[in-house]
Amino acid sequence: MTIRKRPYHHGDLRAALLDEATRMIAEEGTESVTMRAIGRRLDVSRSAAYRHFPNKEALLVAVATQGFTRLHALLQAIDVAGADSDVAQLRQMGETYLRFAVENPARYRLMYGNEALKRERYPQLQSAANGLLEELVQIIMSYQRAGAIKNHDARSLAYVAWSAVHGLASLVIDGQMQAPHDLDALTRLTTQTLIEGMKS
Amino acid sequence: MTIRKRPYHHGDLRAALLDEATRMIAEEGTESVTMRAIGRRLDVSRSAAYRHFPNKEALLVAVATQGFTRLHALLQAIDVAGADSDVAQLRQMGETYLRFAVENPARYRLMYGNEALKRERYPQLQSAANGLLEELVQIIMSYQRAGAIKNHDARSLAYVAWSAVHGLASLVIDGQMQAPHDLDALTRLTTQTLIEGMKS
DNA sequence: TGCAAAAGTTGACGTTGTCAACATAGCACA
DNA sequence: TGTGCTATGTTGACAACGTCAACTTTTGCA
Repeated sequence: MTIRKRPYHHGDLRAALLDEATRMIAEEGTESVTMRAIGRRLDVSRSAAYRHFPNKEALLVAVATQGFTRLHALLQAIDVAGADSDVAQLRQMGETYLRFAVENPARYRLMYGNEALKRERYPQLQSAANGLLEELVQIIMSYQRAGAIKNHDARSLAYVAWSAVHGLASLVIDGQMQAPHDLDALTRLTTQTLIEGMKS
Repeated sequence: MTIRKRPYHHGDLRAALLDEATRMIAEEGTESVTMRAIGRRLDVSRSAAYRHFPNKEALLVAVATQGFTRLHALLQAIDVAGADSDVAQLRQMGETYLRFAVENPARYRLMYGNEALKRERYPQLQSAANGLLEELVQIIMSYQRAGAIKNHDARSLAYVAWSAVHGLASLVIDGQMQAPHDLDALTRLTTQTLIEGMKS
């Protein structure tokens, strides 16, 4: 007749771990994520997580991978909805991308910024990130067909565009901007500069 | 009559710590840097470093700061030497920047990519990074005077340019490029796109 | 019904960052 | 020349961490 607050088995610990890790990263930064702390917060033992992830790095990589997937979904939503004007879509993608980074700085930093080798060791992460790139390549190509962008290798142009937006995101969340510079204006300037530069 | 391999006092441990940390970062990545390991390599006790840096973070920040200073110096050297053609200088800056990042990936990642707050807590790091930006702002302004770049707020344009180059550097050292894409070509494409986009 | 596999717990180990207490060296000043 | 202050380096200790091995509890299926 003992009342169990919590059953021995959690139900879906794997998902809970991902959620909690994501929350901790958002609230206290990636450094605060500890296998033991995460266990405490989920009222689970310190090594329970090892039944679902081989080690801490794998858990963090999973959070990063999920981040790429979410960001990709956000960008795809635009693709469908806002086929409005010629350049509006690219501009909107830039804004969405930036907003994601600013709203999830620590997670964004986790998505990039980690040891280069990691990509090779975690194919899921690699492919989630690549999904983003392919999306962009497709859009560049459609602009090229429409004659809005010069006929250069689409993948290279995609890298250039991605670089610009990613770089801006990094500088912003790194606090590299002096005053609280108007982010929206800067985003517009960046996308506009890109579009202009890719025309000729 | 005991022969002392090493005097009790090191002489310039602070500089040696910086050097050794930089070396370890280059050779084995930032994660390999350990107060204890660094002590071992310098044949010094594990907590000797605490006489020169309040903690490990401060030591790493010092390495990052030195990185900004070095990169800044590299860019300034161009400023003086290659006042050759109109756009050649900007192009060359981009190439130099990229080369630095590719040759010092772990250190470059350390320079950016860390907790946003850090900048606020380490004014030296902040100002070293700002030095880089100011350099770029000056160059943009000189191009504006020469009529090669549109008359928009120079600081904003500098952010855009910096973003693009920094973003490219990040993607490259993160292994985000698929095949061993021709980095030089991509660098040229990036700088050219920027210059074109900033004209009108 | 029984039993193997999945999921969770506990104990233990080595490593880490860091502090306090101590040891030594160098330097300024009598 | 000696004397003591301060900078510098060492050692012992501690708590937190990641992770493994051995154990326990459930669950699901033959």
